Amino acid sequence: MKTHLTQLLAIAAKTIAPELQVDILLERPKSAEHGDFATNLALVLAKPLKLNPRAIATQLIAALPSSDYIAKTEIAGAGFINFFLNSQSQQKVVKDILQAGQHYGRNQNGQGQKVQVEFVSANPTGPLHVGHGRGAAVGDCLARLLNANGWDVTREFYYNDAGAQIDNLTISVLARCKGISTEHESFPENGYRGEYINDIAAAFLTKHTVIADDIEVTASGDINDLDSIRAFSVAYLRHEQDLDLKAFQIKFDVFSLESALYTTGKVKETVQALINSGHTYEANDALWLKTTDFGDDKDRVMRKTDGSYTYFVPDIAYHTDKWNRGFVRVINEQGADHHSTITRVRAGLQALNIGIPKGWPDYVLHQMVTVMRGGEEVKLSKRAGSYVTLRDLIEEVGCDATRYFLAARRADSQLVFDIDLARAQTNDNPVFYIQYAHARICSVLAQWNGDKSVLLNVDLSPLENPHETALLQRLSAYPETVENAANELAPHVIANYLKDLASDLHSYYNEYKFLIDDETVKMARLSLICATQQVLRNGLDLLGVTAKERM
RNA sequence: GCCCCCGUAGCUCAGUGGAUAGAGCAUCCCCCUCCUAAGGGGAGGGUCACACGUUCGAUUCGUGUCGGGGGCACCA
Repeated sequence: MKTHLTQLLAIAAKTIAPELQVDILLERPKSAEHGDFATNLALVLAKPLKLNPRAIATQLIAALPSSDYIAKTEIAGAGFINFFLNSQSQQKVVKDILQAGQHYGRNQNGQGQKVQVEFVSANPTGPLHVGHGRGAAVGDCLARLLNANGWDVTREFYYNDAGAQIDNLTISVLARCKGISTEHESFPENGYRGEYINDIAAAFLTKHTVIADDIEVTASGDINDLDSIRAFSVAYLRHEQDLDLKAFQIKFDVFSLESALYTTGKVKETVQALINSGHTYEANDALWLKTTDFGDDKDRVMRKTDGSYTYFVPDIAYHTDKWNRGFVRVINEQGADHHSTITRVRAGLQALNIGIPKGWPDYVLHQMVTVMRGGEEVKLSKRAGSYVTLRDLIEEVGCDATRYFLAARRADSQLVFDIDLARAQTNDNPVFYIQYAHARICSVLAQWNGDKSVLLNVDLSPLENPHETALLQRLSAYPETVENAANELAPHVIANYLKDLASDLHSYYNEYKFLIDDETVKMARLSLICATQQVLRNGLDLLGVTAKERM
């Protein structure tokens, strides 16, 4: 419909101003009295044509080819042209939705190309916390959104199983194996002090076997065997994270280990390739990358004087590997504290000069999450000792509410997670509000108890009251909402849309009855709410929130 | 000092180069003989942080100032 109108306007614009090249912008007006679509075309043309906008609008309308879909056009305000669709074309969306079912709103924009979404990527040093939860919710929704836009999506989790943090974990577990209390002075100064360290130590001493999604390790039980403690601790915590993620309904396709980049020689290869590129130099006994060649404000050390590499070198190797695996697009969903790596990784990839586009990969960085309960900030968790875990949240407020709240805000603004609100089983809570709309429809359809397939072929002409018109408009905006959310890499757009759709439905529900004697009107209304049910389901699915049949 | 994000109603947050800036909560009023009141309708509440600039038009774009948060190592 939108493309149809755009074409009509293009023809009209050409008639009036054959010389000019203009972008035609059609938008859905906020207020229903401004029609189904509106364009500012006349205002844009006003300057080059040196005419007043309303006069141009009049000419445009005169030059507009006739269309079966338009009921009327009008000029409003400074010179907007508002289009009002006839009711038949407004109602058509119901049939489109019922026909397409779960495919309604999906498109093929990605053309089946490979995209990787890397998210969570938490190092196995403790349970996932609420910040990881935000990354998990946003990352998984991004993956779902891209999939709905026709991309071939891989979900990837990258972690460091070797460096200093893991050494610290290992000696913390060792200390607990020896029965050293976390308060005791001989406990490692910067060691991990959460209760889970005890659990790992106990499991290690009893020679437990842990099976994580990507690894399996049996403990030796020997406290002199640091390698075994290390491997076991990593596997143990990876498994804990698997459980956290499972409770959050998230599944990864690929786990990548930083250590593998060294053992397979990819780090070495990358360093050599960078040296060959001519963008490196030696100074002060270190090897430097000239990231300033690619927009950084100063050059960065790659190889330290002690011979080891700085963290962004394996990062570049890792991203080279991603590129070589055929991902034309990569989206890294990370906490905002990773922001400083972006320039370096991109600079390194450019220096390699292997055809990687300039802005590759994409980054979606999320800001901090503050958890509130009873009007106060929550900082402590029994499980982890120092931060609120994802599992605590899921257990307290449920998976649906947690996912919704963490994905329903723009990633780049700080988020306050109000536990009391998320737990509230009332209209204060947007998750329940949306799910309730779906459940209400289910309930009506159940009481009707008819064959849903007949709804595909009913006469929709009775759908003419303002509530119905509003709902029809909202439903027809769903596909472009899905497209938009994917283009902006912004899952919260879907959350907002669903809230609006649920609101339209609730208003309608209160104003009119569906199961009425007038058979024609009844069937038309059932058709409409059935279509609404479908779109609520499709949208909730993008968020990974369940569409409940009953509440 | 430099870089990034944010600043919109009392609170939590949407939104947009255009038409009267929205939602929920909170406050006040109204609506179940009726498909789930976990709902609906209404009222009040705003200098869109501030200044300047670009524009026919700026809350939206640019620059600067102020405020909040985060990041700025041969840590990861």
